Amino acid sequence: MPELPEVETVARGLQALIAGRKILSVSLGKTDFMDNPATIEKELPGRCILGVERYGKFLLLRLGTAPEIESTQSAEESALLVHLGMTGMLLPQAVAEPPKKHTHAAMLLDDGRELRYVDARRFGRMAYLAGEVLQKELQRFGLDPLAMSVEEFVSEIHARRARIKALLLDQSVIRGVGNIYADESLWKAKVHPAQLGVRLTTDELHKLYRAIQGILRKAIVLRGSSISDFLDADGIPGEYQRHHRVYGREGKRCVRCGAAIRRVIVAGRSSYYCPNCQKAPRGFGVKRKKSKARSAASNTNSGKR
DNA sequence: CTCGATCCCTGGACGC
DNA sequence: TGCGTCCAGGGATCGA
Repeated sequence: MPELPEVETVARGLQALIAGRKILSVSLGKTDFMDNPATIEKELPGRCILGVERYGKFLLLRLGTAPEIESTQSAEESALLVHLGMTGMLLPQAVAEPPKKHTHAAMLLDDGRELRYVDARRFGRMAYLAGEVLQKELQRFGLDPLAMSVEEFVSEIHARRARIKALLLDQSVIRGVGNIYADESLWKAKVHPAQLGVRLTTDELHKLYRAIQGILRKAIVLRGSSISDFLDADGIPGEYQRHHRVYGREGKRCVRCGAAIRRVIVAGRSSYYCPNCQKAPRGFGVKRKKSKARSAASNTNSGKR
């Protein structure tokens, strides 16, 4: 599941592998995850890939008209935005190599390779954007977690009344953090996912800030987490999943205190946390609006909840 | 503003 | 071996 470290890994790989290449032609498969497939088919051929950047969880393929330097100011800025969703992969492959199943876009490059977008679930997104439309789209997103200052982070979180987990996942607040790194960061900072952002102390937020940056940086060094089928641009899985402390570890021991890791739904997402290290806010765990009739029935197996 | 619910989609895990 | 069912989850959207 590509989040910031995975997308950063892919961006770096692609930068090394395809920057400077020219797109000769494009062929598309299923297009229901693309904003504007006809525009993609029309605009990409003949364009040069100036560079590949990460923007939040997006890959940004900067496009130019000339193979060398952007010269005329008349050429407006343009880019292909690619979101990998859950299962997306962007792989430069030899044309002779048989395409993987679920290959939905193939861009023929001027060195004889094809840049292929593969995405089984099509939870990703692809869009060709230019000029003001591109700027507007990028402005929708919040702070870059690796570039933000601690003051920016604190004021952003303190301004919101939502739960901290929801805020970390909200791309308009912070761009790039997803479910895995949110949970890992909250555990490291000893903050409960259901805690309200506005209720967190400055000290807690400083800890959380450091946790987010430390974990993301380490995950980037380890080329991200490969949970299901994430592969980077070189087709290599990441290593960070071996360092997960809470994510996917329901029922296992907290490596810090030995308590059993729990899973609850916060902000509509599975949230893994240590009930001992991460103290729940007042009122958490109070049943919302169910009658007591089902407490016996739901108490079936041991670790599950 | 914030919430939960719903939908999108397919593969993998699991039960029988 | 092969069903059926559930679940994963980022993000858009809608109603409360």
